[in-house]
Amino acid sequence: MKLIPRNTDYAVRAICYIAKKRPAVVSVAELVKKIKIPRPFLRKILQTLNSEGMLISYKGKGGGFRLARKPEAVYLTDIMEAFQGPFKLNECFFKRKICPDRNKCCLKKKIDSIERMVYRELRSITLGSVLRGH
Amino acid sequence: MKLIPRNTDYAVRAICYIAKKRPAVVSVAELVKKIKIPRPFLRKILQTLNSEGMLISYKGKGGGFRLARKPEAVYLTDIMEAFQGPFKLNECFFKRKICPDRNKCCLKKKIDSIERMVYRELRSITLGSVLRGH
DNA sequence: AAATAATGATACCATACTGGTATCATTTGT
DNA sequence: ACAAATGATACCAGTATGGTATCATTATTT
Ligand code: FES
Ligand code: FES
Repeated sequence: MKLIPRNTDYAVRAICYIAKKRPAVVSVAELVKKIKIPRPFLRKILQTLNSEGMLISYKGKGGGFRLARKPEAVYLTDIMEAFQGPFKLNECFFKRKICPDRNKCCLKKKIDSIERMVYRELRSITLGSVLRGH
Repeated sequence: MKLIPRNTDYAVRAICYIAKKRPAVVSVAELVKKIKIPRPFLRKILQTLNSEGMLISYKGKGGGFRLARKPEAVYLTDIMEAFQGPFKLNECFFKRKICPDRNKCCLKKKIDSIERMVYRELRSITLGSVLRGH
């Protein structure tokens, strides 16, 4: 029932820090010092964030990461999906056999509606809103 | 990000079947035949449902399980909590250090509100509503 | 009373997932 | 050339999930 695993959590912390330092390039070394996350794990996380287009990386001496988009354009759901795959709360309870018609199953409708609701709410959270504090 | 694991799912299927057969006593043997769930796993699940007060069990020949309460009084959240523990979607992202004041943290507020929302919606689903189909 | 058919309790097990480590290659600034 | 950074990738330990197996207990039937 955990909505947010560790890597997503770390990712949000890290990206927040990087966002605050905009437009500076932030190295893993600095991040490790500031927010306490195991270094190799954080590296992997940042690489993902980079490959998903939320960060831009700079190799070589003086390199590091900076935000690829405006904070307002970085949705929490993007970060979640980068680590947890497409947003899907659950498959349905009775697949076939028991529910005669899937399109009319009220249980499925309810669960689906909850999923949309959660998604919509999470979608309203952006890096920008977190930084601004509302 | 999975809201409902296998045992909860199985539990709902089983309890639905038992509810439909009310007030008859249903044996594991019958359940296994009707809904396809591995027998020992199903037994464990029914034992939990029994110990949580949602089913009443009868030992000995001709024994089995029947619903302990009216279907309207069996909430989906009860079943979920029986298998998944207390309803808690996630701990907060930045515990201390980063968020200066936990009570004012907007991110936490949002996530908490999502959690309450989901809970309220799930709470509106009872065995009764599922059986009636709305 | 014995046999049988049911659940109760509980210990065990295989696999997958989560969280994390380690290593080497590549790029860039000095 | 060297140092400082990330890229890519393979590996690993611990835990959770999903499931099995076994024996004890209880109730019915004969
Ligand atoms: S629960 Fe999936 S179709 Fe009814
Ligand atoms: S996210 Fe937990 S206090 Fe801000």
